[in-house]
Amino acid sequence: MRIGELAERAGVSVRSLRYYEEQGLLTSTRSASGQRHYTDYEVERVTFIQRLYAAGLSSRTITELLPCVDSPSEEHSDAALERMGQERDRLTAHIADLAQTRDALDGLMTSARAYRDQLQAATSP
Amino acid sequence: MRIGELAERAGVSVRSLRYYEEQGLLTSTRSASGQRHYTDYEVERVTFIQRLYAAGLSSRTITELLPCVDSPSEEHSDAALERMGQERDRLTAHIADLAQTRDALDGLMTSARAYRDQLQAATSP
DNA sequence: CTTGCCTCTGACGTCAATGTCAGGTTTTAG
DNA sequence: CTAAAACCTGACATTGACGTCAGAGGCAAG
Repeated sequence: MRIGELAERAGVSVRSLRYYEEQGLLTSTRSASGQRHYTDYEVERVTFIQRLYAAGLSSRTITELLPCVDSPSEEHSDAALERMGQERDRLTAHIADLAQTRDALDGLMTSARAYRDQLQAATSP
Repeated sequence: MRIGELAERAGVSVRSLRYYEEQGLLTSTRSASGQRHYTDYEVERVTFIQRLYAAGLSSRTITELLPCVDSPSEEHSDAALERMGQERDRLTAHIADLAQTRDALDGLMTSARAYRDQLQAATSP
């Protein structure tokens, strides 16, 4: 498939796909005229890249980790493994932090709602 | 306290505090010479602002929600309540997404580690 | 008084992922 | 064949939360 179709199927912009290639996150075969061509496999790959981006990883970090994703059965450096561990731990901490923030929001909403309902009960008897 | 102390106690840069004020997230009393002064209360406030930033809220959104934080006992617009609900839901979804990503990383690490150990067992009998 | 540190305003720099535009080539549909 | 749509490269623009620097003033200690 060409770049437009991949973009639509993966739900990203064409521009982003070219950027990913520029960053070494994505490769493409080129037709004689120079157009990029992709296989179905790339759809998953792009969505996984997006997932890592959403998790706060940088292009550089993703570049370091993607080889492990491509061929999890080959030998990879312990450094890469350690890096994945670091990111996993960072994610865990971040998730806990977000959950705490969400709970804080919940608390605020609950008290605000209670106050509003109390007001309403007092003014419309 | 002055801005430097607040920055240190809240763990942010002086620059950030001035930026928060510029965005309407933080207020300060000014001495005759124009220096900003803060109370202990501002420490909590700044850390909470940081928390919201970390949760992906923008300055604009935080500006809309902070009045509810300041005085949860007063009446606030239903719009603000709805906004908080939206952000809460967005956070919930984001947390789930991150957890999924973390699990994916875990899976990759596990298989990579297993492969490595298998290799090692084969080469050092 | 002066030395050193803190603060002020204002403005420009940064970074990363993308948007956007220009000018040209390729592919597809009719 | 021709027009529309998709693609190419290359470059500049954008956004948000800051960093950083310049030039000037404030404030406690020796």
